[in-house]
Amino acid sequence: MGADSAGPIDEFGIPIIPNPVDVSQRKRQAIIDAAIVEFLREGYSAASMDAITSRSGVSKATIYKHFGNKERLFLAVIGGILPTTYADLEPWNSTIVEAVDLRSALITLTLDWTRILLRPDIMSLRRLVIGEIDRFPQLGQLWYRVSYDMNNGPLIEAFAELDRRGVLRVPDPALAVQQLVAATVGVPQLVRTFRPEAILEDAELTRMITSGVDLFLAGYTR
Amino acid sequence: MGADSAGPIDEFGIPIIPNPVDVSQRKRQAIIDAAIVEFLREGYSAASMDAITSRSGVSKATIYKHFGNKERLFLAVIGGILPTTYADLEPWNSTIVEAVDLRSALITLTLDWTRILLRPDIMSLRRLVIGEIDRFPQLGQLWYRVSYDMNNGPLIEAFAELDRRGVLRVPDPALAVQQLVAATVGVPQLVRTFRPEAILEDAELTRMITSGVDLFLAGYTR
DNA sequence: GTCTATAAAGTGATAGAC
DNA sequence: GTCTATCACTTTATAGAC
Repeated sequence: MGADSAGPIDEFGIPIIPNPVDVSQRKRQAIIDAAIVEFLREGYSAASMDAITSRSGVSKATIYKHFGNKERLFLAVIGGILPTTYADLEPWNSTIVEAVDLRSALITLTLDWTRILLRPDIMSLRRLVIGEIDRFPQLGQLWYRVSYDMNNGPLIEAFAELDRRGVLRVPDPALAVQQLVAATVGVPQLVRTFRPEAILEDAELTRMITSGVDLFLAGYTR
Repeated sequence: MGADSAGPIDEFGIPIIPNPVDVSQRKRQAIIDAAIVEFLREGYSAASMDAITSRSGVSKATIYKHFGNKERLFLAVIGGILPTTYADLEPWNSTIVEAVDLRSALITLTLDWTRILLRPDIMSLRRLVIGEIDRFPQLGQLWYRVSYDMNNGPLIEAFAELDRRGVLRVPDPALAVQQLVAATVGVPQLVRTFRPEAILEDAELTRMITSGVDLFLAGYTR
């Protein structure tokens, strides 16, 4: 048997030698994908490098070459997934200031946030991060920064502008945003945090969010 | 050496034979105390029965005689500590209906709740429970029932009564209580959940809670 | 970079004596 | 009920060949 009898060949029978960088990157991604599944399912400690190994399809030594140890793998995986997750929430903020119907705009915004944040995969990720914060404080810092800089931040600016324009009376925009989020997203999120299987019909969710926005506007409308 | 040369003796030199039930109960408590420390520090999976054994001072076999296995020990320990923790929150609810100054009463109530729930040991317990909910759904159910029946429940009744008396206009008292808790306790609790070491001065905390109560009253005062 | 094989330590749980 | 000693297994991590 010739040396070219193994591995893929092209249409002329010439062996295709994969670009090592691509292969390495692909394996790295396979490791990350497998690690996410295992960490979310088992938690940090109970997730085994063996299970991640067999799920990813690469060898254990390769995982250690790429990530060093289990802690670093965990931080890389969770740290990488967080910004991606929260990026879905961002685009809506800018519409608040110019909205002709502020109430509708706030309801739409917070309802969209809620629908994303209540997704079972995001709730599981959130529970995982919270449960590991005493061991990995960096993740708490990161989550806080990501969620606040990417979401609360722009909204704070919007409320400050609405205050300047005389639409609302918001002496402390940062606190106001925290209260708005708490009174809307926070209500069903708290329920689902402790009861993942709790049934929340869409009409019920809409009622919760609408009521929260109305409460907010009752307090902050000039 | 006589048989009575070992063990404690009373003032007449007569050996004190400990009541086996007392000894057994005391060991059981020692196990629970040690398990709480280890579970809170390490999480469920990373906490080892060896560590609980050496911390408790009893043998491993005794732990297994008492609790069967690690899961049952965990559930017994956390399930036992939860109602105790929340019992501190209960007594204040009844004062709301009869309060001459409702605003002050609500501020006092929610500020007291907040001070208790932000305690580092309770925050750690909360993170532990949240992190294990996917594996131990019973704990989520229990936490929810304990916190809602013992705290929100009486407050719901109080708001329903205040609605009947014409003091407030509360069409959905259950939702109103969730919003009040979210807009007060929930705000600093969310910060501390992800940033355990975050500095929250007392003045800042009071301002947050006061603002949340004012927001609530702006929305629900008749 | 990637693999197989294995080391070294720790895991939950139990048998058997008292 | 309680102990000591131990089992059977899994864990993270690495050595050495390619």
